[in-house]
Amino acid sequence: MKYKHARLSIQDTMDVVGGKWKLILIFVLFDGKKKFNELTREIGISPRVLSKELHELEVNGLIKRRVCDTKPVTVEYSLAPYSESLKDVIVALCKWGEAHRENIIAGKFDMSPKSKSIL
Amino acid sequence: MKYKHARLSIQDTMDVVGGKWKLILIFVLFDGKKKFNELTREIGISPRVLSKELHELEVNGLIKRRVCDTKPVTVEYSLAPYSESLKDVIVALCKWGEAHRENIIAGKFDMSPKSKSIL
DNA sequence: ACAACCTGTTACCTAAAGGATAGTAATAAC
DNA sequence: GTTATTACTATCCTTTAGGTAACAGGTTGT
Repeated sequence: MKYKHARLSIQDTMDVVGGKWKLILIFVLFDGKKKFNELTREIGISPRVLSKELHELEVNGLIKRRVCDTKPVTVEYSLAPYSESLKDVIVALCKWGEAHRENIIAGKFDMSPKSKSIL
Repeated sequence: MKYKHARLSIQDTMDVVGGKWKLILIFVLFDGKKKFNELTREIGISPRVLSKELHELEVNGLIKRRVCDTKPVTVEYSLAPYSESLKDVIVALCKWGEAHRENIIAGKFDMSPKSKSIL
């Protein structure tokens, strides 16, 4: 079992950025800092889940949380420098999803997979 | 919302290869074809789940299933050519997980994330 | 006083993912 | 006839992810 180490690396990555929202959040934050409510509205995530995801991303050093003393208080979430390291991952996933979608449209499958990005 | 399309691509990819096992299976199959029981033993997955994951991967054109007429019957699972397209994704995830692990070991985090690949 | 707005939290619930265990069907070996 | 091997299915169960809804705490505006 010589490649066990690589397998664990994949699993580690999935532990940190897996799930429905984490990569999406990071991707959206590449566009610039956002407030809590902007995020809920922009990606359609419930506040409960958003709060949890943001906290986990913060623990893993991927985003920064800054409380602004506006009235009422707002909180800015932005990418920590460490998120730069995820660019390759995000680009790879993004490219593949796009290519996959085109393959589906072109009818290159015997069976019938589904794609969210086909309207 | 100019980048919505890219977001959907990411979600599509996660739909196809997300979850606990799919990428691991593909990664392991890069090593060559394997039989059902070899896979259960090698990665420690229950037969029920393995069967489901393999079928889903097959539907998405990522692996091939070949029944050999040995006695007793054996079934060979191997990568379909389409899996080649996932190499970038796997490499990116693998690299990041490894780098992340090193960052944790080096103590570059305020809080304390965990890593499977640290013994 | 009252509503409106922001960032959350809390409690509750459902659905899906995944795991444990046993069993089936075919064949062959002992 | 019993046991073993292979590739599964079937059944049951636990855990986790994620969603809904309500509300708290603070502040500003009416």
